[in-house]
Amino acid sequence: MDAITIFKALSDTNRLRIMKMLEQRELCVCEIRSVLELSNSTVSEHLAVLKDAGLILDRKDGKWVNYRLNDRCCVNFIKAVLELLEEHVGDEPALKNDAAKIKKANRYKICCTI
Amino acid sequence: MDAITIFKALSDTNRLRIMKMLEQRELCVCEIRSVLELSNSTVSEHLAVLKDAGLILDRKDGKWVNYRLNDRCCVNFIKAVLELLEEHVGDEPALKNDAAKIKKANRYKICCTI
DNA sequence: AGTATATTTCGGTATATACCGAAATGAAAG
DNA sequence: CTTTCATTTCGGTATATACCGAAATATACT
Repeated sequence: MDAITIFKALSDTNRLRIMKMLEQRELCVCEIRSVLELSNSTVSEHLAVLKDAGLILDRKDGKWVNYRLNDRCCVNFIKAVLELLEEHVGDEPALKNDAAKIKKANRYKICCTI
Repeated sequence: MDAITIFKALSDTNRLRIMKMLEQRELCVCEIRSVLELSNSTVSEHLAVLKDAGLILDRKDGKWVNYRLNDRCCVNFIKAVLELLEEHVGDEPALKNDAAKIKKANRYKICCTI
């Protein structure tokens, strides 16, 4: 059941944080790592789960891989999900902090520091 | 994060099947067990997960406990979820079969046969 | 009170997955 | 061609959870 894959993908705090960050703009693995404070491999694995579920897309750009929300797939559903999260942003400081951090994130400073 | 609880609750095949069945009507544990072919304790645990997430409600009726969808909570979100599932009913024979079985289910015949 | 039935809770097991560091891969630059 | 750096894949571990049967709980009936 495809829906299962989607819900499983969304049923992890770090992956939801990634979805919210990607709402702002396209991001590379390192930028996300710098916010979540997880290892690169773990972030990469989370991104693979979201991608398998069809929730995000990737695009190569030199040595970087940029990830972005997949706006075409299940549009209404994804919107509903993001709205639901929006309702909880107030309750969940992590989501607010992530948004602030990612605004300032500069991949040229962040990367090379694994 | 509350949304996590909701997604976790929905990220299991049997719990999604329960949600679709409850779309038809209120059901007791035994009726659901008869369709899913799991033990009563497992079904009860699944229902507890859905209830904790605020997705369903329960109501005592004599020795039975009737479960139903919680229409009030996160209305748009739940609608989006059920629509998403509806799109997959065609692909997923289990959901069709469940719907047929639950239409015929009679708790007076089903129960007492644990 | 005692029996029957529906449900929940508990203890135990087996599988899934989140995480890490190390190794492998792929692209760009020297 | 070699080095550098971002990312992915792999092996291993620790925690979460889906499942069951048995015991406990709750309600109805005799």
